[in-house]
Amino acid sequence: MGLFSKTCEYAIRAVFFISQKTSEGGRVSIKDIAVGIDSPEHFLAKILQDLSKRGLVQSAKGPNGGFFVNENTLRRPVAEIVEVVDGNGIFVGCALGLKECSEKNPCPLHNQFTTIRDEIHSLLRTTNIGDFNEELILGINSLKR
Amino acid sequence: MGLFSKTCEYAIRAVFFISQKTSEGGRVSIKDIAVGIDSPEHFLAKILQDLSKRGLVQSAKGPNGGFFVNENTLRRPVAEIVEVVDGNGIFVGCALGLKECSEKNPCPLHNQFTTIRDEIHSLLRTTNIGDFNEELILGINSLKR
DNA sequence: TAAAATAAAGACAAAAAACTCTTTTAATTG
DNA sequence: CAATTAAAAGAGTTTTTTGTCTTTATTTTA
Ligand code: FES
Ligand code: FES
Repeated sequence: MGLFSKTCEYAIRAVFFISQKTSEGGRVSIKDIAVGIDSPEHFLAKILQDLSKRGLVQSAKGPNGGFFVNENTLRRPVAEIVEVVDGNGIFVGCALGLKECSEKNPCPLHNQFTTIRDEIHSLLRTTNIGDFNEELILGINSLKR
Repeated sequence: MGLFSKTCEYAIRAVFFISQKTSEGGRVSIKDIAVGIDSPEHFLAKILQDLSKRGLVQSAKGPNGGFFVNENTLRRPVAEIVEVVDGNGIFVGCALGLKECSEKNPCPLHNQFTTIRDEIHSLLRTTNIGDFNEELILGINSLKR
């Protein structure tokens, strides 16, 4: 198991990819995204439909259509993608699967785990979608393989 | 999604429970464990069979049989349960699902994520199975609800 | 306005995870 | 040794996740 579902992994990688391509000045088709992030094309299409409905990415049909992001999206935290796709379970859930994580009824790992969980939350809230455009363009960071 | 699979959550809670009961001086049946950690009984039975094969828990059939742990298990890190059940993916895997996490081909979240991932690893390696027996007996920590 | 390009939508299919039920094996005890 | 207890084993089932395939709707452009 990863930290995120496969769907969420694809979603984050796709949004990063679209963000990069937008910053380079263009729209990008589902096919190109799928190749660019090494994901199943039609599965990715579904994911992007959701993200599009939520306004996290923009899309246009027809020739020269494709996906892109607006300025607003670039300044949104990565946590928003996670919340849309996986919900907020990883930010508030109990490490050992108790119905709810609370100080009143803490599992054995509660104290140490909540510290780490909050770091994850903090990382994803302070990191914005557009933050990696340069590194991606320069090839310092990768979205496939 | 949680950090661990449901199977792994049950496994950890069950081992903690057995550890507590052993330290209180007794064996405990699958049924009692299932009630004690609020898990499906037969599903838990499968999990305990695995843990038993791996030597993480001990078992005895027949009247007054049940599960218990030995001294060695009490000093084993919680990470061992996780490795047996979920593998080492959460300790070495890429946050965004790249085939492998590496410095050579890092995903955008690599630097910040590996820090957190290492903290999780460290937490689970330095925390031993028997560490919570007292808190569990005193009712400070909980394994159900 | 016809053809081409592209996202949206919907219906399936496969695989994995989570869970249930039944039978068998082993140990104990009266 | 018969009855009882309890884990081990095995054969399903259900649900969720992941992935595929086909059709439809929209937009552009020649
Ligand atoms: S109760 Fe388990 S992490 Fe808080
Ligand atoms: S490459 Fe993604 S976390 Fe290291």
